[in-house]
Amino acid sequence: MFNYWLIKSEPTTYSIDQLKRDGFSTWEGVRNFQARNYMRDVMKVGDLALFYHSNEKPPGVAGVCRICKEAFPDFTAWNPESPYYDPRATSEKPIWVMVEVEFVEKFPSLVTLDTLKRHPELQDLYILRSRSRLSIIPLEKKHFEIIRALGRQEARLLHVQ
DNA sequence: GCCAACGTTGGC
DNA sequence: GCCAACGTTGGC
Repeated sequence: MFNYWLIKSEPTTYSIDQLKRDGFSTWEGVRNFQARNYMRDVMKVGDLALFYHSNEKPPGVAGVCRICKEAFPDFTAWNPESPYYDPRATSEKPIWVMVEVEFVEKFPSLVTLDTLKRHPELQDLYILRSRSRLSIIPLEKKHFEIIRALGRQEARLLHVQ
């Protein structure tokens, strides 16, 4: 039984296009306990995740990736040179974890936050709450599939709606 | 263990 | 660039 996720990244930091080029990538730098716990305790190899571009105009879901390696220590936390440095973390007590994701698909058109907000079946989602800050968000399968179906539509069809 | 202050996220 | 929301910290 797989889980479904939405994971956020600022495309200036790491985008779906970079993941497509790279094929797979570590997902480091998560510095929120709830998000860490989801990665550490729940995420499994094979889980699918929507790749959300935050802090972009417009923000939205850009594609899909798959978890290909389960949680392991986020070593960027104990590197003073890293923007994700956390002086409390050590190799003995890593505090933070990361996973690895692999590229699955890029949608022909971004599913914008605005589109999600307008969709009648997506009204209760955490990501639609104003300034929801969690960067790793569990989704129900049906919500994942609705959003993926929106993403797979041609851009021109979305504009007609 | 409460809660004010602070820092960050992220839509606008 | 603004600023509301909210997770986290730290004084008490």
